[in-house]
Amino acid sequence: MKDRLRQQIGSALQACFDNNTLHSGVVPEIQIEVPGNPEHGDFASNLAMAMARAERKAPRQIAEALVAALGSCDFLSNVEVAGPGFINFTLTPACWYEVLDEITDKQDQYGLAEFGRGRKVQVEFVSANPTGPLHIGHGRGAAVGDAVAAILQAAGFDVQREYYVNDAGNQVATLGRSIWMRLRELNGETVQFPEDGYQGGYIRELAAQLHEEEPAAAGYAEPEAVKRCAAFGVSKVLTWIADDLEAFGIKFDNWFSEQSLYDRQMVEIELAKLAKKGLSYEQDGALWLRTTDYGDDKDRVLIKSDGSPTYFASDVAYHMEKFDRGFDKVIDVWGADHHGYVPRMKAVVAGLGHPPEDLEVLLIQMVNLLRDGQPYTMGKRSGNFITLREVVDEVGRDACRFYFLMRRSDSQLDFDLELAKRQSSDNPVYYVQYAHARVCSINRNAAEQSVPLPESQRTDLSGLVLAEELALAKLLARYPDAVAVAAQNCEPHRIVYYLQDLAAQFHSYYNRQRVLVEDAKTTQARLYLVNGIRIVLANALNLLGVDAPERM
RNA sequence: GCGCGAUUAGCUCAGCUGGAUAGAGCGCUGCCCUCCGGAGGCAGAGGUCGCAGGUUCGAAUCCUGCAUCGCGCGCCA
Repeated sequence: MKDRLRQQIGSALQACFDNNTLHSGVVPEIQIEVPGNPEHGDFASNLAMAMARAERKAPRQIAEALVAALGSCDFLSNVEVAGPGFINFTLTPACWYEVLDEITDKQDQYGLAEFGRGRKVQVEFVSANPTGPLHIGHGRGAAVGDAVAAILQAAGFDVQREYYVNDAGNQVATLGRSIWMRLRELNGETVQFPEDGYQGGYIRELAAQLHEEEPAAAGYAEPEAVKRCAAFGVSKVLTWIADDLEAFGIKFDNWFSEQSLYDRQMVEIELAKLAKKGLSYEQDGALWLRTTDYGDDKDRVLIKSDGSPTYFASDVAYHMEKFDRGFDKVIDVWGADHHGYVPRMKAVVAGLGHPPEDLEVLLIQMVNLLRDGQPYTMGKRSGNFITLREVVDEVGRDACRFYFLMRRSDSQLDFDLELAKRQSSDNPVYYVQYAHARVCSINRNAAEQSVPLPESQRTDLSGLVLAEELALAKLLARYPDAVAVAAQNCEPHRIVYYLQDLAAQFHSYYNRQRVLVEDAKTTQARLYLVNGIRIVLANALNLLGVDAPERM
């Protein structure tokens, strides 16, 4: 619709140049926006104001000339110059009826875009260390990562979801030591629990399981015992994590092991490439990466003077390999407390010769859990944090995912558990899902009354004359834009806002007008409209990983 | 100290990348159930967009400075 209008304006502009009403010959980008105020029409363009300088003419004068050149046009019902020089366009109702046909024809394909076609993107998210259960913060990262992936898919990208498993390095050894200590306690020993050990109650669970499955384990000598405990712990914890994520509706295409990088000598190989490019150097017995060449405030150590690699080294190798795997764009979802690491990773990407935008890092801010407005912090399992599982079990998957996506991911989020469970309009999830269920309910009623559901292209929509009906159709027409903007910015919350807007307008309409009325033509047209709403609600909810229930 | 991010209604937050009279939800006030699901709806009050400059036809949005808050600044992971 917008494109049609843009073309029309473009040719009007050309006509003005041709007949010399305008002289500059400068063709600016034609911007078309949807005005906030409906009195300003369906679309507005600031073209005349943007051209004022080059033309050395008053914007309104330019606008008048453009409007004159536009002539009459079958899909425009009104064109006027307004305000400082805006051109406002009002489309005929038939244009909006077409949108309903499009939705009905495309069904779950409505809203998909093409601009990502042919591009491979990887979204890496959660990637929590396999040393304990997922907590609520990981949950937000999971919901955001999965939604971003879904939105990018909807925009045409070829998307892979990946989990990076930090199964090498110190924290795994710490897990092993922690389990071993608890294991020895089970055998009646009194032990000094390490200061940096993991305190959570789940360590005792792991020890007890190991004790049962492998009673001999407690008798192993120190290095083997810790190694055995660590391996056992990692594999069990990864199972928990996978189960929790599955219960949350998230499936990864790939689980990528950090250890596998070392096993395949990839860290050495990739670091050698950097050295060859002159991006690293030795100093004080350590190997450094020149990240300052690309905007970092300090060079970073890759290999410590004792010969062991830093965590950064494997991260560098990992990201180098991501690009080797052919991704055009790589997205990392991190906790916001890691924001200081963004410049150095971007530096790596830049050093490899990619534009820094090829790596996008989404920072996820903290979640403040509340219960009836009061801070809620007690975790049953871990002692000091709330697990994702606890929250999903309490409020349900849908509410949990929806809440995690309600705010921009880089701003903090208040999550009230009681509100999330409430079955009323205070609760945005229910409010939106209920709108969908309501349309389904109308359909059921229609079926009971033997009213047929309207068919695509064959429905006479001239019964849709109310301003609120056209407004709803216009909102439906804007859904593909909402998806595109959400994809361009990796911002799932835009979909949430869209949904709330659509649900609100639908509820308002429903409350004022009956769909199933005496007049068959009106009934058919209204059924067509509300089913368009149903389809878009379902499509949008699907992007967020939230169900669109037929009954509640 | 340096860097990053924030600052919009009483509270929690949007604001389509510079447009017209700055929006939503919650809370507050007052209404609406002979109605396809009231698990809903309508109306109202509420603002110096942190402060001060600048850029231009036009700024919550871009630039500079300041204030307040948060976070990050290991040969840790």
